[in-house]
Amino acid sequence: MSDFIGRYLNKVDKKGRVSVPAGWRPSLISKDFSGIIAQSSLSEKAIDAYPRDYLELLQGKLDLNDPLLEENEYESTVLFGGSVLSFDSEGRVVLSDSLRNEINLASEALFVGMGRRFRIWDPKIFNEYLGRAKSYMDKRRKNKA
Amino acid sequence: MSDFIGRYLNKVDKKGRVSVPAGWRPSLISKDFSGIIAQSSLSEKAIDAYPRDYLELLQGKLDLNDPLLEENEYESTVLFGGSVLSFDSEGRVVLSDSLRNEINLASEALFVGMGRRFRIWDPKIFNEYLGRAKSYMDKRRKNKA
DNA sequence: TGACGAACCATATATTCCCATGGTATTACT
DNA sequence: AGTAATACCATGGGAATATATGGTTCGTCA
Repeated sequence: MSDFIGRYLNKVDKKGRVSVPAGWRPSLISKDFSGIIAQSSLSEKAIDAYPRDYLELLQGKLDLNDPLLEENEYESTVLFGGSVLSFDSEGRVVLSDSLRNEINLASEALFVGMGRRFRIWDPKIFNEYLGRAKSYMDKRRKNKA
Repeated sequence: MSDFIGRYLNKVDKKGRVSVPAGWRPSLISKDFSGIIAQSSLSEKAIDAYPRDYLELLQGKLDLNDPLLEENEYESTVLFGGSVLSFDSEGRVVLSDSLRNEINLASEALFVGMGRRFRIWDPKIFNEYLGRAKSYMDKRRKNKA
């Protein structure tokens, strides 16, 4: 169920390679592909990442719809038009220049679990996000009580 | 299941040749044909492309409809009247002048996966489309949650 | 015979594999 | 408990391989 839990900080080498947290790898291996599907997040300066299997699930839903409908086009483009990052033999992936630029990634990549998916951040940017998230949660707590 | 995932930017040479992403080629090879079926998209300034096998699937759907309906006539013409682009020995296809003109393709061709099919864009035009797609997805995300 | 397209060949670039290293955590042993 | 041995993981660099790309030649058809 919740495959991706925790937070891991790994280095990006000059080739753009990063180790994917070893504990997560088993969830990222499917029959014909080992690696992650990634794209820059819609809402944050981060990379959204998920297993290939997650896409198969979506494909099943999309197949029920008319392939010519415009909404389905948008969906398929955004979901399937990301980047395919396959593992090397050590369990690393390469983050292309463009991906790194989009999220301002410097020398370190922070992997943050989100249950079924995870995100990759530059540590600094994540801290800012975390600040916002905390104050949001705090407000929410006070309003409820 | 989902054969076409990812995004690949390749060059178009003066003869109009482009490499089809190597990882996609196996899905484009069927018993009696190796290559892609292509046509300019109905809705966007892009080339719609799919494997020969995908046509069989559509044929199935159309067969359920009344062949004499005007609507179905249109669909058949559009879907089956596309161009047939076969691979050369290096896995490239030739995009004819007319195809390229229809979608304003300059020197680079962007292949964008959509699951069962894919599209070929001029990078610049795709970015505009992606903007629209993302804002659509964002709206959708907010409504559902 | 000239234009066009298809096959062929050559090379540069990018990607992936393979091996080596250091560190850290875990386990075993006394 | 303290120390040694071991396994796992992250990281780096170079070599091998695959892929993309550009050019040339050959054949075919108008």
